[in-house]
Amino acid sequence: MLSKKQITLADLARELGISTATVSRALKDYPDISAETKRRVVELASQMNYRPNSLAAGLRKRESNVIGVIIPSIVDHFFSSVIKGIMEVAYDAGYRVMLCQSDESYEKEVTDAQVLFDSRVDGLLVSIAHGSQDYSHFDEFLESGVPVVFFDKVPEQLDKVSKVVVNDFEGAYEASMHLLRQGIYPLAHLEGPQIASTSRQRRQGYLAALAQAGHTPDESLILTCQDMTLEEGAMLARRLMAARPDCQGIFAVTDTIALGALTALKALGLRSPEQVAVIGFSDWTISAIFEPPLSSVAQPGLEMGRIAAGLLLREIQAEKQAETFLPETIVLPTTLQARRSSLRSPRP
Amino acid sequence: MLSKKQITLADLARELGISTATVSRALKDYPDISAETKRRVVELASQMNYRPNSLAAGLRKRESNVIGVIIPSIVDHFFSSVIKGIMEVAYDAGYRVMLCQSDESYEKEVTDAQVLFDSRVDGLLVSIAHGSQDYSHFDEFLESGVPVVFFDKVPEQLDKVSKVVVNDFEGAYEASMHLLRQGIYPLAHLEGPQIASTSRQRRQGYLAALAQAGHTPDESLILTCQDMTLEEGAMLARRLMAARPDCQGIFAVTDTIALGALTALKALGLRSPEQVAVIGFSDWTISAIFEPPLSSVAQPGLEMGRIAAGLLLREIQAEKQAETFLPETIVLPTTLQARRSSLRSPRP
DNA sequence: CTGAAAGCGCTAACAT
DNA sequence: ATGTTAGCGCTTTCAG
Repeated sequence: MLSKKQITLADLARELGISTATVSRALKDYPDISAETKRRVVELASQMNYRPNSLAAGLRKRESNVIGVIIPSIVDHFFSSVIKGIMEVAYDAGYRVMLCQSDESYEKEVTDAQVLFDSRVDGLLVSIAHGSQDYSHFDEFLESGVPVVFFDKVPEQLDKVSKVVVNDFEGAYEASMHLLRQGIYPLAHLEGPQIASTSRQRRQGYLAALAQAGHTPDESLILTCQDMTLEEGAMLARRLMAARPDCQGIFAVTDTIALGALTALKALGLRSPEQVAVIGFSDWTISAIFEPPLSSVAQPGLEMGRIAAGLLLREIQAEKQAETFLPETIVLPTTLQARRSSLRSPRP
Repeated sequence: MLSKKQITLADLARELGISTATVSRALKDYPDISAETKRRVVELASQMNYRPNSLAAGLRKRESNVIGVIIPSIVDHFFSSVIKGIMEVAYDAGYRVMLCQSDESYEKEVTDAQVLFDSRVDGLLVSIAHGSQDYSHFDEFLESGVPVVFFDKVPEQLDKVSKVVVNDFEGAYEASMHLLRQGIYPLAHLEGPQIASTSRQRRQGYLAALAQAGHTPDESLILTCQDMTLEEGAMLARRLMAARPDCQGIFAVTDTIALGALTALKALGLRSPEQVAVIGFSDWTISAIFEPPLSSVAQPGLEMGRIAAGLLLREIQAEKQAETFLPETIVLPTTLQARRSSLRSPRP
């Protein structure tokens, strides 16, 4: 092993003929330590290239300064934005981030939670997997006072934890209304797997808009996605138009599905928005330059990450000061980006 | 603090009236421990919900079972694929992943390296930031025997470390040749910041293809991107066509730039590929359904992540067994996805 | 097959 | 202002 032994506090202490405690304090900029010793310590430390061992500090202080993140998927514009937001806030506050990808699998989510618990993370940020119905794998965190904040895909039943979500219902309602108001009907919905809270809320929003417009829901206008790929979007659009050639509009659960659908419509010789208007959810950068530019419900991913991380850090602080912290649910607004794919007439 | 005290080995030991050493061994499935004790320990552990403290184990064993990853950007299809690949391999091998985002900033990269070193990661995976010229912030890893593997954007000067890259030169050469062979000339290049190894290689590939086709490079055909956004791609395409209305083709450093350029060309009333053929680099899923479908050089992100992580884990093992490990450079092939945006005639 | 003891590197009482 | 002591929870000799 080439590994040079790491420099420790003891090494510095020996070299300077003082105690490790003093060295530790000098390095931490403690109040009552002489300016002179502080100087000598800091100087030697940088000269010997001393680097503190966070594992040791963590063990001793019973805190790791690490937060865990469990996310269904990382190759996804929205989720990666959230992660970016989380990391910005966490690093600024001196916390590191340990990332796990559940891949939409309940089992993986359970072992991820375990692994992160074993790593003694100071807090946990989770967006749950499609398949997760049971949340007992987060119990040990809550029982041992490790704050957990859920974001985006959250367990709606749990009410003793904080959550950060976007207003999926409202966004879906607005999107559907936007189409219905233009007289676009029959209006279909390509929905996501209904186990996900987000997909469920979006479906509800769609149904509420229909009701508001005086239409009764029609199951032949609601098709369900499984893997949420472009291909699936295209496939469902083809199936939809075969079954319901009279369909005039589609509200898709994500931009991926919407873009896949648009492509299929184009291939079928159907023009959007003239024959079938389409709107998605998430607002990828790319959607705006598609042909036709895709309308979409924008959700603030970066902000969600920042807010969720901020909330978690506050809860960690509260826990440290033995303060109580009431779980809160923060609902972020979505914004409708109406572009050509959903606009039959010049903008109302 | 609500935090229930965590169960420790000592708790189990006391409960069973045996020593912590035995408990530790039983849990780790050591050879010489009686089946009976093993059973009792395992049973009590699961009953009391014992969870090992990896911090403590790490401190003692002088290994954290964590690998650090520093990446310029996470909201990026290619990079997030790489991360996914890394995580798959790491978690399967029992390693956790601590992620840092340098945001293309040298300073952030330096502090990230420091933070990860302090966390005593067992190995480091890095794709360097645009601005990084100096690599001494990785010295402490190498000096203390912590393996470092660079991927994608690598320090070309360093030769004592392993690297995993795609064949940027070859990919760019193929892409350019593909256009030149169709008689597409003048051929422009929207290049990336030349500090990045990838951007440099792509430029070289473009230049080599020009030379091969008997053309002399022309600086008015090479425009440089800074922030690599859609808008920048569009802006540069406009500037290019204003300066060189005779330009017949564009090889863009990434799909973002290519798509931005395509959009601008469309707005200028220029048809692709008929008037200006375009090809990108990275092959996003979305590129294939763009109008026109964008040709691109596909690079295997997921595989790069898997390979880089695998290599790093092997080096970590080697280091543990005090074996020597020769740094290697793995070059992954790219594949040209020729679609309509670059095909003037039916496929040659 | 099991236990005792030492110690990984750091910090926090408690002294002085 | 600094030192002494005592762990944090775990693994690993070394004994038996």
